[in-house]
Amino acid sequence: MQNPKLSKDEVARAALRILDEMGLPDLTMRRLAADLNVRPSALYWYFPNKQTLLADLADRIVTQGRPAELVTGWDEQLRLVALALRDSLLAYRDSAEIVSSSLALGLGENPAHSTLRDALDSSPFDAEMTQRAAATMLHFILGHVSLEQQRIQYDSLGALSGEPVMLRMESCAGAFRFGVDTIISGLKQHSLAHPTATPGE
Amino acid sequence: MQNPKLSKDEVARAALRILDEMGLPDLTMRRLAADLNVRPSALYWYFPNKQTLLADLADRIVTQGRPAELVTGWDEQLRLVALALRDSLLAYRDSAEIVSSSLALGLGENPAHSTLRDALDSSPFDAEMTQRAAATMLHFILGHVSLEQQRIQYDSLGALSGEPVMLRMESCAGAFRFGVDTIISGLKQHSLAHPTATPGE
DNA sequence: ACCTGAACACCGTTCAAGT
DNA sequence: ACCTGAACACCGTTCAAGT
Repeated sequence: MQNPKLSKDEVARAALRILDEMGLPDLTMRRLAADLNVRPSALYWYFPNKQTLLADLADRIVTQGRPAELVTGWDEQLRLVALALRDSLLAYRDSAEIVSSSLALGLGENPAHSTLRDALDSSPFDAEMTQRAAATMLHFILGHVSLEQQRIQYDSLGALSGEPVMLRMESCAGAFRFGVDTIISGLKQHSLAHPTATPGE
Repeated sequence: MQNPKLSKDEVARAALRILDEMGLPDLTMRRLAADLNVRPSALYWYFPNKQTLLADLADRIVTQGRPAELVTGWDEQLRLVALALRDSLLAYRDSAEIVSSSLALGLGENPAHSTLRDALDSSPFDAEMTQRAAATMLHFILGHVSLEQQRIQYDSLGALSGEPVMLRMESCAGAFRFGVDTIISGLKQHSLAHPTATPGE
């Protein structure tokens, strides 16, 4: 009565709700079905398997959230996109793990990578270096947030961490900026060493 | 008769064998027990749970393998350690995922992080920056190898990838060196910007 | 087209009981 | 001390059958 018809979108949104409230270990097909007042097998009409569902969630997570402010200068743009990406990821529990595992399927054409590559549009790098620069940044971001989220859930499990939670949050943000700035700084050096930008005729 | 007594070490080695031959999804407690000619519940005498077993494997994976050559200069040393760490990880299937998920438990005192930090011993960075530099490099390494391994198993699943496998392997190694060099280059800039090395009284 | 019912082939973990 | 037997509370996925 209250669910005359389901939809792919509804299924995905319900999954995101579970993810937000309980985390990835509790996001099972059976639990998702129960939340939608439906039998587990019904979900397989909308998604061929759980992996595909998770890939869909990964897309929504990185797409959702306000896009990074537009500025001039590839270095500052890359920095903003990286920070925005972290914010998007931190909006959902275990998102970094989900995005990571979905990366292998969409070989290179995933939204997270694209956003980073686009930020390098005005850079002096050629296509391959842009690709590698985006990959380097993406790997750092996912690695960092992945660990950050594992620690968050470890803390929330009642285990008393060494330092207070608010302090830790700031030190995480600081460590993240450090990594982003280090990579950008390294990329700048590269651009000075190999000036590919049409050297006058 | 052939297994009068089991040992923690034997269990771990058998687990590594499964990991090497079948990958993480096939490394179940039940399968591991079967390989050791023992009932699943017997494993819980040696490891309190699967998570602990995986943490033990993570330690062995990064510890195993020849240590990086010793050279002078923190930059070159860091580079060698990073490359050696990737080699160690590539020796076992899905190792990056295992090491990543074990990172949160041993909060900061894991061998992978330590090796990277030690490489920065002769650097001009203070303790906190050394910590962050090591973390930045570690996140990149795990992110990169994690994705690399996902693609390897995706390829081996029969799916024909765009480019030939040998070419891909080289491009992976190239992308990895690019990331490592970029981060080291960025760290060097930092050391120039903040010269903390006792500025002559 | 969309969903149920029922099954298949698994999991990790616990714990009394054996030796 | 070390292991078995048997259970508990789950998984993802398939597929004939209903409507």
